[in-house]
Amino acid sequence: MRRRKHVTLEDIAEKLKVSRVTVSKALRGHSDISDETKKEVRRIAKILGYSPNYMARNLSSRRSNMLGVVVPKLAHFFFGSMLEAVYNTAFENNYETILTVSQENAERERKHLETLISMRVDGIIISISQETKDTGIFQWVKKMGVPLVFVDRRPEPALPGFSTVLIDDEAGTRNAVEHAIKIGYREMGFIGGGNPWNNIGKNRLLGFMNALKSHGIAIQKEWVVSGGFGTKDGFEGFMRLHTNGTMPEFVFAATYPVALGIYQAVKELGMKIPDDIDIMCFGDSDLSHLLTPSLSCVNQPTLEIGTAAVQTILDLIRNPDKEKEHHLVIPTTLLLRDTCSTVARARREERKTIVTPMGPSA
Amino acid sequence: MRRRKHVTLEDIAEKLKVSRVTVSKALRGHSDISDETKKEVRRIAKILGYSPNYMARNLSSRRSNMLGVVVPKLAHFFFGSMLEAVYNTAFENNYETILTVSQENAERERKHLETLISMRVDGIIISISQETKDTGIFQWVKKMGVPLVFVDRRPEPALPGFSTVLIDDEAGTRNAVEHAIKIGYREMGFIGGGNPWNNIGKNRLLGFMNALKSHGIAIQKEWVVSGGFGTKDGFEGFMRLHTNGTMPEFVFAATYPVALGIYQAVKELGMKIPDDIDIMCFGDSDLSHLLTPSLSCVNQPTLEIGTAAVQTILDLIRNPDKEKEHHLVIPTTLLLRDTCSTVARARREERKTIVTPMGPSA
DNA sequence: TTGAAAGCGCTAACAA
DNA sequence: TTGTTAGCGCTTTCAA
Repeated sequence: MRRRKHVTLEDIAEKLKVSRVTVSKALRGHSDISDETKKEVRRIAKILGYSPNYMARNLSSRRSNMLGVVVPKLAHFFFGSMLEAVYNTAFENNYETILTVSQENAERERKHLETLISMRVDGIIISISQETKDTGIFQWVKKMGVPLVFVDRRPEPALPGFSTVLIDDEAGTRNAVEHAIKIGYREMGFIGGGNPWNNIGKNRLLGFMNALKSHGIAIQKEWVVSGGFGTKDGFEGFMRLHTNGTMPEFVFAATYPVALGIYQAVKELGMKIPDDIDIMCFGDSDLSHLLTPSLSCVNQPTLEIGTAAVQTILDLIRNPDKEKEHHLVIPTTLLLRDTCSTVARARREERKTIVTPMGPSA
Repeated sequence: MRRRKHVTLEDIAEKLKVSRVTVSKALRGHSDISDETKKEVRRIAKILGYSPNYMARNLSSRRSNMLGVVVPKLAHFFFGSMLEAVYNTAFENNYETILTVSQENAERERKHLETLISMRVDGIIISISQETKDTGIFQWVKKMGVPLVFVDRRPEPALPGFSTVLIDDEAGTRNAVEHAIKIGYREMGFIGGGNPWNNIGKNRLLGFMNALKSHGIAIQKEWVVSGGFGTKDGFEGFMRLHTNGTMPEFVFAATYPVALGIYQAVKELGMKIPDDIDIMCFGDSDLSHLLTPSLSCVNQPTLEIGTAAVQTILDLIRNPDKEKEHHLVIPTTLLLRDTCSTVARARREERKTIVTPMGPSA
């Protein structure tokens, strides 16, 4: 057995009594070479079981046809779904995707970026971790001459010189909360997010506050629980809210996992959605509609985001001269299901008149 | 700005008036070099912003420290979760993970394998697509001298010469179905899977049939609906079952997505789980317990599988001489929740005596 | 402890 | 249309 001894261009060239260069060009379909030679070269390559060595090709051509991607989490609907679009779009454009996962850890994120640069990826798409504050690493990437696009999450405030593909977090949240106000809720809470050093943490909270402000509703500080973006954060956030004493009628969850955590907490506390607490969140999932009650949310078009991110980075790679920034803001839509519906609200009102002054969860 | 002009070993060497080799060794912590020189080299490297070129390193050293991974789907809990373990374990062992996604498409899977070989990954971990039948590509990978491990899904029958990390599909399914029998169900259906060219399709159905056989229950062919492993397959499978006429009391779903599709179909048909139809499935998810009713299932330890897969491939990479096959079979556990509980069964029985002969869905 | 020579497999620029 | 020359940036002998 021929172990770690791969067929090379040389082997094919020898067999055909031509030069390596001819073989190289023929294999890549270069117009220099006659169709006849191409055919012959391909035939022999196939027979010999030739597999081009991308490491050598990339080293020599000084480009890799690889896209580096950094995401905070993998086992989340939003990222899984977005990544599927990234992979597909990259594949269609003959790019390989190198995916790395920071696990919401800034240090790990930094290491991954260094690795991607060492792999000489042609461009980087990143959604930063929830704890990333230091932006020096991104400046370093820029200095290395590798274009980088922030998708969904970027540092706050915005880094000049970097392109972004973002979601309209403020408007999406505002619309959702205004809907809740419209159907009659006045005691409003917010869980997850709220960290000022990244856009989604800041802007989703901002949207929440703007909605309240424009309707003359006071913001109750004890009903705004800042924190991470995970299921655990949602669970703990709701528990904290509950321990605090008074509860709002409605909470907005900064992310879908946060909402899941809240569902869990509510279940554990023996409470009921939407009777005891109503809820909406930012981000959909393939099974929000199977939850009971089915979860209304701000829908982020995951496929569109992933596709746009790849298109943006490809444009940056192909036109390296223009120092132009691309800024795409993708609008969201409100997805209304069982939670936060007029029915839910009505039932709640009705119930309010029946229960004792001890409150529903007593 | 220094564009596409990276700092090289040469640059560091020049500055320090030593040779490239010394720098190379120093940077890698080779014992040849004095601590003093090492320190100096590292200092200058940092100042200059040196980033090692992995393409060059890999080409020269003839190993890449990269693991290739092929999975059928990304936005599924099982794969997302397993991959998180793969990434983590690889990372801890200083390996980079190159992930590709076949989208359950055999042709795409083949292309990805060719790409991974061209990238000269040191080893490959693969979970084959639901339509993969031709195993020639795996033999080719073997011939190229790259070790390959099948994880979760492999071709059926087993390919000699390849290592596997599998789940005990037959026993897992059998135990689950036997539980359903124990609590009183006799009219049993099966949806999804059943394709004889891959292990999970074959063995989950086998487990189902074995459970029925050992309890003297006849298999109703019209209640066994073969098909793919996706949500859509579950939905359509259940619809087909429903159109056929008579319905079983219980169905086993070959995968978690299939079960989701069934939940959806049941909802759309205005039926109730577990009153009209009870259900269990193979595979858990982070929100099975939040469904209503919460879904009982055969739990696959995703983290363990991902970790074991990486450990297996690393062993194969590090000990290339032994032609030994590794075969790991990971046991499952039964996760009992609301569906398929004695309570559910009792309620159903009770209901049966009330409803008219037209049946519950009439 | 250091370095010189050779080469990994390929491509780009330029000649022929 | 084909081939020659000269690297890409690094590591691996093996000699000093």
